[in-house]
Amino acid sequence: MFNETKTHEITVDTVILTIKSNALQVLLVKRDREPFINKWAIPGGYVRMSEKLVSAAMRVLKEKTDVSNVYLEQLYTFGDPLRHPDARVITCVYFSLVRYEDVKAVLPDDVAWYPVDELPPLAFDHKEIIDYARARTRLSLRTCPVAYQLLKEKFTLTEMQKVYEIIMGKNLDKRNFRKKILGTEGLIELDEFTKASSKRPARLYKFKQVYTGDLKAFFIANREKEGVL
Amino acid sequence: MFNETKTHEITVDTVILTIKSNALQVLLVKRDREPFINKWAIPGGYVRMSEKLVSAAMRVLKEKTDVSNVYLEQLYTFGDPLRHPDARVITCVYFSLVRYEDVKAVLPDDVAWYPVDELPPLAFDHKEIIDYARARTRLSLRTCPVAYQLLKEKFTLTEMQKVYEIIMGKNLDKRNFRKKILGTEGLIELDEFTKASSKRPARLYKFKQVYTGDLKAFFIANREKEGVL
DNA sequence: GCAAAAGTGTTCTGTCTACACCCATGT
DNA sequence: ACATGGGTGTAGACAGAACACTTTTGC
Repeated sequence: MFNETKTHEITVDTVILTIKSNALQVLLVKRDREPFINKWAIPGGYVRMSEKLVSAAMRVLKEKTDVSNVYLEQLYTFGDPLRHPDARVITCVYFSLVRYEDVKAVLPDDVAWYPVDELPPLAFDHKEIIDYARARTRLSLRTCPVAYQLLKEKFTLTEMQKVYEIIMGKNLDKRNFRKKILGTEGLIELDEFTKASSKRPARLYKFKQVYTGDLKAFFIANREKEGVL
Repeated sequence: MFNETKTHEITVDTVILTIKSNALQVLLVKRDREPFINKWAIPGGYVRMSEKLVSAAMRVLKEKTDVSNVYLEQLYTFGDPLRHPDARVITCVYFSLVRYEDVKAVLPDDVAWYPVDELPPLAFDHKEIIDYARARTRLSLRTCPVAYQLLKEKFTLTEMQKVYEIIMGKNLDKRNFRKKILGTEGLIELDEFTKASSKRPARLYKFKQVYTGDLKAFFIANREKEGVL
């Protein structure tokens, strides 16, 4: 991988974010070859000839980390001629939010979660890419409850608020949060409660649709209907 | 161009939009070779080895249409294996809004503006790409007065409103529009007026900053400061 | 004086913000 | 009965939507 060539090479990379230990964390793999051997990097690899970009991203992610069934969204294409020291590698980056529980608990030694605020030294321009993904995530949250990608099927409003707070990096008012979220289309109030752990049980909720990209598309479409002015 | 090859090829394409004759129009070039010979296409071409993607887009645009000095923004990367009939061509698309007056009035025979609602048959997936650019333009207008890219240095509020109406595809209320726009940071009221043409002269305005991508970045940054909830 | 576009304000409604107390449970 | 997190409402500020008439000019 990444040898000198006389043509452009095209790769896909993936930024996989989750919430773990009350922090936004990103999935990294340790590189086993030059350049940047032993540095951490976001999972990525080459695109095959008859493969869609997003399929390549899925495949690469599965190969490297055994993570599958995630909804990947195109983030940006990074193509600076100097981003790779030895070759001209243009990378199309996809990103996703995943439930921590959906990823195999035991990861290979060369795969690990890192809090986005405590990243190890990264290969290439991967730091910049992760920052870009964070900004995009905050932006998405504004127009659509992408938190659904991070929550279990059934969740409490407090859990959901926590997700928002972690992504936005600030605390939110409980009453305002609940008012706003309950006013949102797509949330179903269940008649189930958490089994209390020495305190009042909390009501559980779930999202109307399955947790795929479709829900996001749905909210974006709804937003589209509103106009400017 | 576009022969069979055994590797991926990477191109850049550009969607250049303007307002002309009260319609949103897109700059197209007629293809002079297969595939899709004689069909219209958005300007595009190959990326050189040591060229940034955005520089390649600028260069290609200048070569094909003699349009230069535009602010290009990355739109999306299209990489479906079937989008090109003969080869695997992945294209990174940039887009821009330009003032019609800034483009040479006389274009070569194989370059022309077409209203986005009356497109001729297009090569490849270029119809889809243009539709995507339109959606993005509407979205941008919501958060930042991108109209500045389409207006002359000095303009009347009615002209500006017209631009909004054309992009949004619907009529706006004059009083509400003015209230909102005048409340926006960045607009300067001048002491100049249009020379009347048998009606009341209109006051001219201009934008505070130069008309580059910087203004857009400025507005996006401002938006960023506000939170969700 | 009339045609044509410029310009201007108010009311209503819904949404965002700030803010403090009672409730249900396990121990 | 108390500690813990769950749950609730209101008032003020602000932004968007609807809506009609007066002003300035050239002819």
